[in-house]
Amino acid sequence: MASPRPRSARARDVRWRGALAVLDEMRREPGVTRAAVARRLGLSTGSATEITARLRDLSLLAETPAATAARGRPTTVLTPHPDGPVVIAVDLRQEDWRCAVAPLDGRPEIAETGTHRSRDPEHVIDAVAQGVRRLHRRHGDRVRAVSVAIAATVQRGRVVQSSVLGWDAVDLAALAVDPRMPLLIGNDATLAGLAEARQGVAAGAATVLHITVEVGVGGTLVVDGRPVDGATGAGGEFGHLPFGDRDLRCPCGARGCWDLVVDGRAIARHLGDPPPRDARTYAEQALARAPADPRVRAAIGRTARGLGAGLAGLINAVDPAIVTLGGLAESLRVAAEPEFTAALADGLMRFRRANPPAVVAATLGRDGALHGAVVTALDHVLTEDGLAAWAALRSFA
Amino acid sequence: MASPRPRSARARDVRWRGALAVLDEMRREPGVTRAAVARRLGLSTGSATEITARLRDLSLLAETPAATAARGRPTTVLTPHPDGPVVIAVDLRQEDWRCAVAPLDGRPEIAETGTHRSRDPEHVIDAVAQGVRRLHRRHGDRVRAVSVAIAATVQRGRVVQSSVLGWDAVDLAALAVDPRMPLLIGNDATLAGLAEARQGVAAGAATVLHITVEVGVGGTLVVDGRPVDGATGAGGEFGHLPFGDRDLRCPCGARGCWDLVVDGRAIARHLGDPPPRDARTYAEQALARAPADPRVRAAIGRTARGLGAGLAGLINAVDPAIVTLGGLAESLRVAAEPEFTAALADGLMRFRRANPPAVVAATLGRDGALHGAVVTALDHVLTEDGLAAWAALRSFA
DNA sequence: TCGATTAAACTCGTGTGGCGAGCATAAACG
DNA sequence: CGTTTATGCTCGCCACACGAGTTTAATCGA
Repeated sequence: MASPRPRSARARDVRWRGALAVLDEMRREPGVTRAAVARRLGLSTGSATEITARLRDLSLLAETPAATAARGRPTTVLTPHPDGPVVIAVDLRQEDWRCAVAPLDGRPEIAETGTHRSRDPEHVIDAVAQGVRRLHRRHGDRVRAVSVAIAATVQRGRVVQSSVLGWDAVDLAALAVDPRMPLLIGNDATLAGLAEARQGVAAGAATVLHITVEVGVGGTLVVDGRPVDGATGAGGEFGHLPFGDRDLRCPCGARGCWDLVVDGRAIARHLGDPPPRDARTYAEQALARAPADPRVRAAIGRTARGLGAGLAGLINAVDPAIVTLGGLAESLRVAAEPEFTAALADGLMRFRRANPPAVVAATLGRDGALHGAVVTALDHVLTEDGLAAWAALRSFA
Repeated sequence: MASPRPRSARARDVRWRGALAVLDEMRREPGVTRAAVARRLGLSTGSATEITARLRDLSLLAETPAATAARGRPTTVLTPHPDGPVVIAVDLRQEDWRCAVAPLDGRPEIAETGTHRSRDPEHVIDAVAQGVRRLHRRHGDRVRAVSVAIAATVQRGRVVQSSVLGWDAVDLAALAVDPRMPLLIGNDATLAGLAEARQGVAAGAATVLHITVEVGVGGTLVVDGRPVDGATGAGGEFGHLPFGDRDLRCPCGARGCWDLVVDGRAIARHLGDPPPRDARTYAEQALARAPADPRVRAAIGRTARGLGAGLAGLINAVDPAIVTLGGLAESLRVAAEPEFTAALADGLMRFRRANPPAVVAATLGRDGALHGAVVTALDHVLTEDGLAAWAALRSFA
């Protein structure tokens, strides 16, 4: 591969360039004015007129008069067209699931939810599929992609394993309402990181490291707005870097995994408790007890140190501009700031200490994965092919 | 950032698209025929005619009749134009330096070399700068970029530190023959990995992990042909992931670094020797003695295990399609294959074991860094702006 | 209240680059 | 030496952005 990404020379690739750039701006900053978009993209007013007109005709965008602030002819605000394309995003979590619909501005509206009565894959998938189908019926052809965030290891678009759900390999193909419609499956932590990098605290940074702790560590490295998720899509399994105790065998099959020293299991070990059934809840309870109980506080401190030390190593290796912490990772840092910070500093290479990356709390919280699912879905829709398909559909109607 | 990479809508961005695609093909596969390029890019023969004519007029490419194999009108092979643009690549190593010139097919021809008489930065830079200047005089305006591969940590285009050269922060700006010409500085292991991913064994793979051991570990992750080198360009410091012994303090300032358990220093420790002055040479000597001396063989085995275990963790985290090993990393694997393989397998997550990435020897050897320097330099030249600058230059002449 | 000012939108002629159909050409085959 | 085959060339066409000139819709100020 000579060039970073293959360049295609066909004119077809150029057909939607301007239109995509405009839609991307609308997506990045819902509520932008048309004039601002044109300025930012360096478009002449003529091109702006032409492009917006085309997009309006295709029901891809609507213009509403902008509140006039200064003198001059008022401009318009670009918004998704009321009959424009939408995507369905699903967040499939340990105890429940949520289905949302999002238009091109990427703002999901949660429309269907449910709590797992049984964790049996068939039951869960069936319930979710019904929700997806209801949304599909409601929005018809407007639905352009279905994207699923799931608390599981995902490889080549398939669930390989999920400890929190208790699943082995599971096929989610039943969630596809239509075989021709893209069905995108992604790991929840990866998608949450993607969302932070695109729209959350880390928006604008080119290299973002997201780390989250629930049971074990999850996360992703996002470079130029795309998660670095490897050859099979199963990258970001930072929890299985051997930062931990070589003598501990991890359920994943490896040994010394970081996973084992940063979550509820680590806290339990430090406290001499047996391995907790639900490490997440155990950790939360310990965090609650910590202020009152010095023994628990110490165990939390030790765990935070494990988190900080591993994070320092990752920063050394990956050199992010910013690190976002989600879930228990942020809670641990807050609960044991001195230990965390000391371990982090101690683990950084000397030349990095003068100017380390900011380490901040993720802002999207429990909604991160859902937002990330919307992001990947829209990335599929807002392509030359995606728009061409939409345009073809429209012209038949 | 809504879209993975900002899309610009300006027509200027389109002006060189086809031309760049053709030049990229020539670069990727020197000796391609024009017909093959057109087929691969989906260009009509009309476009191919137009584009090659334009490129020929601009001295960017030459056509020579291809050896006719089958029936049909014979086509031509595309080669760099004899008066076309070139780049200067420098490989600055521990004991010597080399300067090469490469045309657009990316094949460097080594033209100037020297051995450090003193490692004093000023002396070294002065000698290299003279070499670069001589090449610049020889090729004049044809030189479009200077790219330096150096055995040092590089941040924001500056050398931060080099243990093998014994340098602290050093400014290489003196190597710029002209302030307007791009001067690109890169870490040698990163560039070697880039070269492997583009032209070496790993060519074609979208996610490549390159690991090399000299003194400590170097390497890089290359995704879609671009090294993932972080916010400041100092990514790829895998040697400072805390895979090692927490009690060992690394010269880098951190502790437990992988560096310390995979190179000559580790072998010496296992053998009870004092820390070697030149860990690289020490390791080579140990590797030579290993077949005859079981104690040395065991120390090497232990070191190979450290390498395999860490590599497994990285594979878990990064999910490469292929891993390339350079320098002592490959030597260690060959010398202690069973230990290496066992540690690697033991460290992989279970679901990865069925289908682990190939782990292969890097093929470019000591020339990897030089090739990588050429690659980055050409990446700068073969852009819209680069070609536009060249065209402007030509039209004045 | 109404002209001046201002910022933005619209119109339209221009240019670039690729498409594709039809024709021309240079080799190998039989 | 015609046929076959793959390729190159010509030329009219089209999509899309540009940019200069014009129009429009608001605020400001006398």
